[in-house]
Amino acid sequence: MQSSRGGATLTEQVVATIREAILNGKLEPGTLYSVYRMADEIGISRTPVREALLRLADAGMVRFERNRGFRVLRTSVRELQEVFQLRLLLEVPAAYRAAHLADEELRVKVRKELAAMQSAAIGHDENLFMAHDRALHELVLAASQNNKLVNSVRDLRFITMTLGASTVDRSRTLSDIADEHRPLVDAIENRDPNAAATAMHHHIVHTGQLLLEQLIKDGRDSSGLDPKWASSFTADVQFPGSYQIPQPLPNEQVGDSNK
Amino acid sequence: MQSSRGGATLTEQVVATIREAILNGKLEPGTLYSVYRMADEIGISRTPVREALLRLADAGMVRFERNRGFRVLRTSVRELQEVFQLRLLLEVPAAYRAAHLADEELRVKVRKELAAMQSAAIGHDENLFMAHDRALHELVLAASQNNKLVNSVRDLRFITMTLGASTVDRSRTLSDIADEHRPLVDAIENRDPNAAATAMHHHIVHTGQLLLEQLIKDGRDSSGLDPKWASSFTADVQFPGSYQIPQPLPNEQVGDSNK
DNA sequence: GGTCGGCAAGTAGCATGTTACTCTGTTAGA
DNA sequence: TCTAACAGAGTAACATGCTACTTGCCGACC
Repeated sequence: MQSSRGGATLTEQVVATIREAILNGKLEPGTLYSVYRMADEIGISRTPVREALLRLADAGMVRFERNRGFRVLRTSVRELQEVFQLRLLLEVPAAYRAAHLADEELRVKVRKELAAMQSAAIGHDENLFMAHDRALHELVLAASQNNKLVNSVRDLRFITMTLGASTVDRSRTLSDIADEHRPLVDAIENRDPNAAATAMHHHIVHTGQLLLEQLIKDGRDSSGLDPKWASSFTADVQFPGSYQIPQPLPNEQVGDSNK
Repeated sequence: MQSSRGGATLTEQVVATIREAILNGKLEPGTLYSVYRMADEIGISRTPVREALLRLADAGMVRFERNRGFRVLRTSVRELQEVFQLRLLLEVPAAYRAAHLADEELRVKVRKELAAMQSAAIGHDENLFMAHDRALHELVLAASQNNKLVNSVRDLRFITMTLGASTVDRSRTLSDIADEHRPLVDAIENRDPNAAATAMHHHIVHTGQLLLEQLIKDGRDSSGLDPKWASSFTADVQFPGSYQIPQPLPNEQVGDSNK
């Protein structure tokens, strides 16, 4: 079963294939796989498979074990916390800048993606929903005019999605998640950078908090988890002339997960 | 001339070898090289060389051209601007957190690195100086307790260093640069997060501004350069409850480079 | 029963072979 | 002189061969 993307190199196609396999659980974390067998299954030689896996290893998705095979890495609570901390540091300013620079084209596109998300939510098409969710976030990132930022966050969001697949989040319906993006889209429509940054902040903190709680409930080791992960990189107390974050709203539940 | 690191795989050694070759200018941007010849020169087979280059290609350091060879990429003004924007987004909060969490061990180490930088500056040993500069920044990043952040910034700093080698910066002596780190070290000593964040911010903005100006003076295409790159991801006007940056000091020259 | 040894299978890492392509220079044809 | 076909060298991408290592199994010995 060979992915039929014609344009790029075989290696790149394999990267995409393996990413998908990880996302939908066909490759499970912890199990030992081998380049030999994987190349056989795909029906190509070992080289492009190995090169694809090396790239994923570089991104922290898999690990090679000499003379034994490779494993898909199980994302730890600690790692996920780091991912969301980084996403806060990168995506919130990106949202700010996107709203600041927003032209009519961006506003139209963003509106369309949100609408597509909502209709996918109604149709309960999770894959389609995820695709539009991803597209919306990429639009905002791209609008920040910083390509390196876009690429960095892409990897981080992939890790998030990997866990979203395994830990089914039953606390939110797809419609809930779509609604959660509305303040962000509204802020971009209104070209209100502060509102966009705040909306993105709330969105990431909320998503991260739910995922972390879910992971811990599933019995994942939570040592090294900082209940204040979302604010630990910025001031708890506001101070003039330096980095600040939106203070958590009173009703925003944070860190009451590990009783 | 083979690097004699025994522990890791050949590929990893080659990555380090090529990185150094790029840093010290043995591999120059723009020139077309080939995996064949490079493998011959190092005295090993093509595979580990190719794998090493693929990793560097992933990090944006080189680019393969099918059936033609590979080039070391010339960092554009635009890219460098993006790098410094990202470094601001990541390293400033990291400095904040490092100062917040600083224990006696960190304070001692940081002090020692600064002293080593200064003595290397007096001895005009540029390589040694760079090594300690790098070590100091890594200490601060590591103290932020976020490994993914450390790794992200490592790549960004490497790009910066690549340009430091080609565009000789005569506006600052090594001692000047060392002195520029003193406020940061002091802030960590005093466990003053705000001061640490501010010091790191000034340091990165200053370094970035000088490098960008140097590049433009050297005739590099400056289209797409935003004179306000350092603040464009955050509010120009302070607002409560959202992201803010230290406002530029009155004497901080910003954006007067392209007349 | 329990321990040791060695044998076979399986692997990553590295080396080498193959293919289809790009580019350069040269020569045949106008 | 100019153009175009063509041959040859050189290459990345992909396929395959080789080696040293790890592991599990099985049978011999205590």
